[in-house]
Amino acid sequence: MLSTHCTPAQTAVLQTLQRQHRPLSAQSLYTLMCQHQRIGLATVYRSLDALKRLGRVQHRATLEGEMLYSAVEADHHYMTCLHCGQSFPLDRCPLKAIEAQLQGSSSFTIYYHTLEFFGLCEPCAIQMDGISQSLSL
Amino acid sequence: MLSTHCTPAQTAVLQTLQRQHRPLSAQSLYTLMCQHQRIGLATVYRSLDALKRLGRVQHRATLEGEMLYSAVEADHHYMTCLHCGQSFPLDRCPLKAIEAQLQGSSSFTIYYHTLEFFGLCEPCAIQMDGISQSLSL
DNA sequence: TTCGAGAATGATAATCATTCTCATTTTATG
DNA sequence: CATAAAATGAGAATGATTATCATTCTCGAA
Ligand SMILES: [Mn+2]
Ligand SMILES: [Mn+2]
Ligand SMILES: [Zn+2]
Ligand SMILES: [Zn+2]
Repeated sequence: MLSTHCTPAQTAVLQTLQRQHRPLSAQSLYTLMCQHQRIGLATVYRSLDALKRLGRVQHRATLEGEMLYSAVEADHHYMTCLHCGQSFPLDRCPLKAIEAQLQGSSSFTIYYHTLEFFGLCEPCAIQMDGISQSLSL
Repeated sequence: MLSTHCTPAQTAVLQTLQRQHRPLSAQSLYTLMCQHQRIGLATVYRSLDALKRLGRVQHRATLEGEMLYSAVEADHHYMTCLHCGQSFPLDRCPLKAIEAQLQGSSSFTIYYHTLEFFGLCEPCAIQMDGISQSLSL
């Protein structure tokens, strides 16, 4: 437990995550990995937790409260629509400079960050506009 | 449902949230509100959901996967330690400029954002340092 | 090489935040 | 007042996550 190297399961989970282009839930990760190797659901959760505390894996929560995991190398962020739930990726991470600055001015060691914008996508904004107009006729 | 004004329950939930200095979970909010008024747990969840979609309430997830809610006026962010779980508040929101810029360059309407840094607080960093040293003796 | 302690694992049960159901109450409106 | 729609609360159902526990693996000491 105090060892500094990864267990076989942790390595497998990390490698699987690194192959993905999108964040995955623990459940999907489990389903995916089961197709290629023998692994238990609990081990997937345990590995994700360990990797998270090692700073190798980052997480974000969906609107439904499910956790999505991704390798820290994939520093991606999204704008998520509160109406339809769709997530739209940002071009690039806008926090590089800010994180560096924070590192300098505080004794906290930053491994990674989560950043997400919430609001309305264009179609949903138009749709809701139409609804409120039809109400005020 | 399509009405643009808040229901009594939504108003009560929002006012209670606005009085808090820290984000609250739906459960704590329910416990707190029960002391002063009659309200159901489901209504608390429904109100939070509605307020979220109205852009009046924002949310973030704890490491344990519980959602915390706060009024959008309270634009606060934290650095959370992956070892002890403690959250340390940031002095100010470093995203004002970035959010304005994003609003301009995209058709997405932003209501609010979540931002959180994860890593090790100083005590935990020292503690883990001590452990890894004692291991390599 | 063999042994034993501790770590890792997988199957399964338990937990618990959140959502769903539905009967009842409140609100809006003529 | 009468009626329909919306809101509400109590409790059941859901489902992601965590806890248990018996088994298997790791690895240093003898
Ligand atoms: Mn980033
Ligand atoms: Mn902010
Ligand atoms: Zn949308
Ligand atoms: Zn800490």
